[in-house]
Amino acid sequence: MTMQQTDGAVRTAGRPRSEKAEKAIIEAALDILGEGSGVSELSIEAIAARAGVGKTTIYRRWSNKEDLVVDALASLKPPIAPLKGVSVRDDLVAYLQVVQSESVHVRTRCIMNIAMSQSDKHPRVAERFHEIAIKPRQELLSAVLERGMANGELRADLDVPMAMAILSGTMMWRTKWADGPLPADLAERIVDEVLLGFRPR
Amino acid sequence: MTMQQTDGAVRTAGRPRSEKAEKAIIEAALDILGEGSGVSELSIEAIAARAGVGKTTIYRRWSNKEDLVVDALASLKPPIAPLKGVSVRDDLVAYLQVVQSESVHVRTRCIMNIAMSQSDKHPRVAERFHEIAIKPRQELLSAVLERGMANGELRADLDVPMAMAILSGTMMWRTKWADGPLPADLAERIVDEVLLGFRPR
Amino acid sequence: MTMQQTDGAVRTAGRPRSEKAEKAIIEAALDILGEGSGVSELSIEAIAARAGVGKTTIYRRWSNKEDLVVDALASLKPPIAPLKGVSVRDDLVAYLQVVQSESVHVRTRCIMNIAMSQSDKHPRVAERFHEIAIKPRQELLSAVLERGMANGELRADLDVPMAMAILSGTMMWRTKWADGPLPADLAERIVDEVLLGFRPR
Amino acid sequence: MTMQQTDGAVRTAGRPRSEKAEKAIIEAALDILGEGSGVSELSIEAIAARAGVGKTTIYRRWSNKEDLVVDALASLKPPIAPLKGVSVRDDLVAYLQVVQSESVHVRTRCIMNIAMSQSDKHPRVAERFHEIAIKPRQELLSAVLERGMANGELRADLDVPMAMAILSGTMMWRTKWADGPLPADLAERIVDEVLLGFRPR
DNA sequence: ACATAATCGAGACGGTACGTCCCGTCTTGTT
DNA sequence: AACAAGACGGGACGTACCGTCTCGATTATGT
Repeated sequence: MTMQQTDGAVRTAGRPRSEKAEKAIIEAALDILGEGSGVSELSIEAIAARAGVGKTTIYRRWSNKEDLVVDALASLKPPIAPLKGVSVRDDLVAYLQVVQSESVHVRTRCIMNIAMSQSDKHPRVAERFHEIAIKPRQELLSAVLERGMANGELRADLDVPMAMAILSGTMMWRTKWADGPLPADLAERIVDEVLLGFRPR
Repeated sequence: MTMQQTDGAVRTAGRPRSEKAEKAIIEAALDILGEGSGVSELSIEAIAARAGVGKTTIYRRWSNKEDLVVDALASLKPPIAPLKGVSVRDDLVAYLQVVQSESVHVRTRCIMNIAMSQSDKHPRVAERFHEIAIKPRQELLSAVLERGMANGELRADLDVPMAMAILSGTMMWRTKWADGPLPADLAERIVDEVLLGFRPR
Repeated sequence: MTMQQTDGAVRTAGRPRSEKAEKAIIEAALDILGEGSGVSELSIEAIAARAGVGKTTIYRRWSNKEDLVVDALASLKPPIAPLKGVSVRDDLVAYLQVVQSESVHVRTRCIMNIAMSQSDKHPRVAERFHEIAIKPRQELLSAVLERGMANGELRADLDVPMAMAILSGTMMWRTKWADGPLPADLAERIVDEVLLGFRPR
Repeated sequence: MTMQQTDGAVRTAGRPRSEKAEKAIIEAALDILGEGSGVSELSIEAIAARAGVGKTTIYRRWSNKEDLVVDALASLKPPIAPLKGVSVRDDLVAYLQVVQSESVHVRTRCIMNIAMSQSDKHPRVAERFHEIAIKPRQELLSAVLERGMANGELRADLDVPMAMAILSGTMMWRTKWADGPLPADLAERIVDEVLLGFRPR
């Protein structure tokens, strides 16, 4: 946890911190990030203004932007992909479709950008992002792949981390560096192409 | 072209602009970017100081940071991967090894970060980056794949853009989101895994 | 008043402006003016540096140099000539001696220069200067002259404004355009010469 | 002389300097000074632009602003007061009237301001000004006073420098620090008042 | 009920960088 | 060689935010 006050402790005297202000701050930060700013563009002054809050109220809680961004990201309920279907192929298609559709939403894209670009400069932010946005998805994906290996839909000797990188990386590459408009059935085509190498021979 | 003065033709009156200053500016900008700054951290004042140049001399040429960064990126001779070997598999491995090794160099990483993260806010920068850093490599890769399709090493019906996305995306994903240390033979393993699906059946 | 914030009344929200900073700014401005600069040479940046203050702190109070100079001049307590002696002649001599001795001090000379030279370009500065530096002295002088007219030391029909101009103008002219070194008893000589025309016949 | 090229010398090779340019520069400088600028506000760039001349052409002739201003002032034909009348009183009145009427012209006022205010910072300018603008007038005035002393209109023991300071200083003071509108017969009134002390008893 | 005390919004503080303007110097090609 | 044009390194301008620091006002707890 990055907050500075221990939560579960003795109720100290004085006016308690306003939860409302806190939420407004987080929300304002996400709003601004969602408008395309990087961590550096994200200005405390702008957050304070948008949240209708004094700058002190922010600095009292987070000593730097990183910590605030970390908490803001954490508050983003990872709207994990829904439950799975029947065949591995269909699950993979569904998964990639979710990933693709998310990449349309501004907020998601910006979070993604932050995670990718600020990993050197703000490693804690990147780490936190990985934890909340990458890991759960990877676990989901990994479960699907292992189910396939178990039931014979996929090769038993499949290199799972590699397979996940192939699927996720391909989708990211296509959506990032697309030359033209993306095909409507992009997810299906990726899965079908990739599965050619994943299926038992 | 982003420079403000037309290059060809008329030899305008007055002292001509100094090429030396121009190079110093570009070099200083790349230096600073290479130290880990994003486009936003990149300060004109710092560039001017490092280049030993007045701010005017910068603003005379580029009216904003974006344009300067675009030209700076363009000046980075993409040290395109060297010539190819004999088999498609070895060429792909060699190509991915170059990509992987580049990702270690700070300057390249930063350029990469800029390209990826600033694509929303600074679309022209991203576009220029694509042109100088992505496209030539993709053409190289595409040539290798088509050679393979022609000589029977690869399936004749291979979806080339998809295949390129698989190779490049996988490498990027692995180097970006590596859980642990990267295997020494990463490039080989990616190629071998992927080729299983690319070879004729 | 030239300050931008209303002084009286309402105790606005937020941290109040620092009187210390204000004094430091005024003092720094006077220092620099005293070193021989005109209003134009007076740089806000230099004032800020010397006062140990941010430029904002200056601009928050005065929107331009003129206003600042006006307030700086106003802060110069005109160390009005001390009380008067017995005879009109001695009072006039004492008065002119003070004027002459002041003209040696750098600060006074510079203030004087500003007042005289900038009257066209910076009329408000000149006006303010007149109010704080000229008027009180003129009132003092006028009182002495009227005392003399009342008690018979001076002609009863003396043109007082004219008499004041004669005394002050002569002193200024002599100190400004002196051909050689000023006589030690300059004030006495002026008074004695001038009084020849001022005394009753 | 402040010009950098010896005038009476050998005709050196190359294109001769343009007299037209020179006149245009002087004229432009006087124009700008006449608009109310001090020596410091007077910018070479502005002069060059107004004169339709390259900055080099100015710097080739004068190495600094002072020198240029000196020559510009020198070019002002001191339109010395016209010949004298019959009585000393009438001559003095006529003289002061000229002085007063000149003080209305912008150019004269500005020259005056420069001379008065820049004497500390630009002593050569002040000296030159004294030579061309003060001295000839003072000599005129001094001649009138001495004529009066010779023919009995004035006291034989009159302190001439003091008398001149009284006349000139009074006029300057009145025109500079006038409280209200100047009386139409200002010159006459000054002379009449002052002469009360100058005449033989 | 009332002092104590941590919080709140507001906004001033010393700074840094911005992009503009002009300085006085220095190159150009032309006259 | 002198000319106009204009680029050069530099310095100050006034603005916008930075992150820190007071302010008076508010809101809870612990007598």
